Amino acid sequence: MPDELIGAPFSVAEFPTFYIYTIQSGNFAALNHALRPFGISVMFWRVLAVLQESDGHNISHLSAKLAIDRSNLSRIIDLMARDGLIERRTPEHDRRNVLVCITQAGRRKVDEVYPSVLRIVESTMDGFSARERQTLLSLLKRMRNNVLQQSGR
Amino acid sequence: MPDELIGAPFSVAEFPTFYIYTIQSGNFAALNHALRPFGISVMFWRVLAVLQESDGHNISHLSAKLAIDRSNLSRIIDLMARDGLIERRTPEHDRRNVLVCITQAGRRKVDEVYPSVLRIVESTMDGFSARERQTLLSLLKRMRNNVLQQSGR
DNA sequence: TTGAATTAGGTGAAATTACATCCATATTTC
DNA sequence: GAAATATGGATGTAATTTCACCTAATTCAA
Repeated sequence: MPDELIGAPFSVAEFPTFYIYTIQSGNFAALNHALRPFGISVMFWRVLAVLQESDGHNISHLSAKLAIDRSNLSRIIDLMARDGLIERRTPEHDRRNVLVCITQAGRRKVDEVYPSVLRIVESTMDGFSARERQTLLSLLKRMRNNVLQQSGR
Repeated sequence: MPDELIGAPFSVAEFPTFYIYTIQSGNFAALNHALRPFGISVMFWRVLAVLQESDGHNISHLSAKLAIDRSNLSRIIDLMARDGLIERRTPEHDRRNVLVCITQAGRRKVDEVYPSVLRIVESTMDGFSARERQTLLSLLKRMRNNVLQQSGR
């Protein structure tokens, strides 16, 4: 047995990253399904949630924060602006920039969907004690840092 | 503050599911990038890895195991068959069924890519003690079960 | 045994994503 | 201050994903 295989997971299904994939894929679908009646997608929700908390970010910053490709975010912002959830504003001092700002309708949408989103997100940790929850979050944070290393971002 | 918000994460970025999203998205990209020189995608790799371990599953079973839509898997299997990595076989006793079987070329491909895949997967847990690793896996397993509940699969 | 229901795989079409490239504006360098 | 470079956002396009639906084979039930 080659050295690199010693201690390796027995099968793909045991890879930590495969758990991550499965959880992400199922949860994303559940969230999208729950948000459909409200007329928004998971990505809409995430953009709104960020802006709700601190408004007026540019596309690049949002795209880094939300881990979406800039070009795709740009199109998502188009759709959200069309729906009146956000507005694009170009600051005078740098006319390349676009500040994305949440509208009143956008804030109302956040309030409207928050309970559903929270229920789904929290249900992923059903049966976890406060301590286990804390442990998981801190391990995930370290895992994420490792991943950002590997993709060099 | 409404009851459901008490103890809620402060911001989207603190949602456990957002960590999961970020990790998945970065790791998937890193894996795909690493596999590109070998001419296969992450999904190709996962199908091969499952078959390498236990050959001859049908599309539905594979699709459940790998959390891919049946229709997409069907198309992936097309491409993999075209590349000679797997073969479709129809068993006599149920001619609706298609057994997906790994070829010798497929097995060689697994051997070829395994070290690279393993390096990337393991690097997501850099700095973890054996115990932390174990803890994370067991918490992720519970999280996945919760997610499967929520999507009713 | 035959008509209805179920199961397996596949297709089509719209939406989403990745990735290369472009355009306009700003910044740097000489 | 003009030319080269960098930055922010948008666009084009091919690949992938989702989701509804189709066809064939099998099973079930009257």
